[in-house]
Amino acid sequence: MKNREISEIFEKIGDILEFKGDSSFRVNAYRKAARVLQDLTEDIEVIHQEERLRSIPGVGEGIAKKIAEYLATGRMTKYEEVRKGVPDELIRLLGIPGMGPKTVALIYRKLGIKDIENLEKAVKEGRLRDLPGLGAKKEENILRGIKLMREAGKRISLGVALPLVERIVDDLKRRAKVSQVYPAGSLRRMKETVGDIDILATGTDGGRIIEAFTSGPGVRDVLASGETKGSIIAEGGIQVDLRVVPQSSYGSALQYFTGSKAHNIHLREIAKSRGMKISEYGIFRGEQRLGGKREEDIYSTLGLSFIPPELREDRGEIKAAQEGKIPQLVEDGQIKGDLHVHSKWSDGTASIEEIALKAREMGYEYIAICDHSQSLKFAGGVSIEDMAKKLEEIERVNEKIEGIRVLSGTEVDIKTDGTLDYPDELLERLDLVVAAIHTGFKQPEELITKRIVSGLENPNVDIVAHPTGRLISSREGYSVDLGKVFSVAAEMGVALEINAYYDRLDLNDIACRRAKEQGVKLSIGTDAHHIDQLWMMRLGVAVAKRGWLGPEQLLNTWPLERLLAWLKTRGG
DNA sequence: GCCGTTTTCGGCCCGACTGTTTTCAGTCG
Repeated sequence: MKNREISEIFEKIGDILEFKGDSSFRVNAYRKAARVLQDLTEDIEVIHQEERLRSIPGVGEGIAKKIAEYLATGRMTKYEEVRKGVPDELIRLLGIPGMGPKTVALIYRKLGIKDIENLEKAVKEGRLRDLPGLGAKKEENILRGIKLMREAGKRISLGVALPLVERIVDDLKRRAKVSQVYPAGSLRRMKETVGDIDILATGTDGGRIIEAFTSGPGVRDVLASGETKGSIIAEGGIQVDLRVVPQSSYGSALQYFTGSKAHNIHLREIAKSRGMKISEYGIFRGEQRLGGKREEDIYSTLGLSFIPPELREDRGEIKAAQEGKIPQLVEDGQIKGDLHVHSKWSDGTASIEEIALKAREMGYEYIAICDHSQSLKFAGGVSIEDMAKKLEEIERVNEKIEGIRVLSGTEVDIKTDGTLDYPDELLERLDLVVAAIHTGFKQPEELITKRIVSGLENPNVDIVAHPTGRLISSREGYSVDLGKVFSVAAEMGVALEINAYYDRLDLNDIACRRAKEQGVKLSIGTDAHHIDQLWMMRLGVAVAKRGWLGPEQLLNTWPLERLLAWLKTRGG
């Protein structure tokens, strides 16, 4: 898939044109195309072959031609033209918070500065303050911006951000006079990573609330502090923004600050075309306020059905809401079990009994113990002899503990040659077989895909785990042809996993939606190695929702009997 | 550069904060 490559080129064209002072509308057009391409569930080459490029929103005659040129030749004339005479490092200066295209252009033109090192030097020598529109304060800000960019810049995983924001919200409730405090932004949309944290509060004295916020514990730096808005850098380098609005605007403010930006722009366009206006203070026709107390007001006034936060990415949800076709999404409470958990038998820390008790406490009907297979020595892979003992233990636990069914399973390794790490006779004895790749990540796409396909084709395999192998904090996934994997999975009736472990979240939202479109079943597993990681099911459910999945496509919303019946129709 | 239940041309989301400004431009989300 060349979707991402092309998306990145359009993004860069947008940056360069902005720097050059080109029309902001043209800049936005490129950026919109970049984003839409990034979000596409289909392969751009297929779309091109079928002459459907123009049907992509944001792709018109010009952009379509450029995509076609790139797919045919591997080059884009427009990109090569615009970047002439614009050093790459100059464009990188735009990444410094507080440095926009105007400032970058100014210092380049007047002082010849085109990289961070020289910019820092010039600031320290006080050479910027004499330029028109700049002063000593601005120099100070730029220096801070450089520092920020160097140390931060990284998005953090949702699983890390959630506990952090809960602490901040609790602190605000204790220390400030607020009526309501609620996280908004990408966190509320449950995006897999968040770049900053947005919090919304209601109260009468905005200034005091902001002051309490900016002077709270764990504040490393204050970026802005006004009557309704404050921005801080929290410990760990993540930016947290707080907005305070009156109670009467709570709904519209929550809608506005939840985003995404693209979703909101689209809504505002619709509002405008109907003579209305949306802001964080409500939805208006002229001076008349039509709504805003409740978030639903915004959508209903525009004639849309309510759109859950997880879908607000401008990936077709607005059109779906216009047509009343927003799907029923899976909910946390519908999850009846976890289908991927490790125990002491491999590299987990809990006993099967401890896991079973915790699962029952969480209200599950079943939980599958899926330890690593024999070859994975570094992960305590279970030998064939130990597997027999483990099965006996599971039986004992099932007899002893009421109200929860422990399923015997394995996370069997798909070896580099595509064969499985246990003989079929053993796999047949298990309730559930999860197969996955753990080695040979550097193999070429064709080989990796072939390995996964041979896993899918083994009649004993029920689920293929973490299909792309990516780690959010540290590793891109291996190269795999997901289209091929989806079609074989659909054909063989094998489920693919949404791995809910906070650093994996694999498959991701877009891939989930594509899998659903191709008729693939999915399954959420936490891959927990401790019982205090079982809560991450929530993260997996979030990915599923963002992938437009309902309970029907997810194995682990099924009651035990239905799941067992399905497993029975398969091998094993 | 895109797009059309106001338009094939003339629009293109809206508001807050900051710093350098005597009324606003730049930046951000």
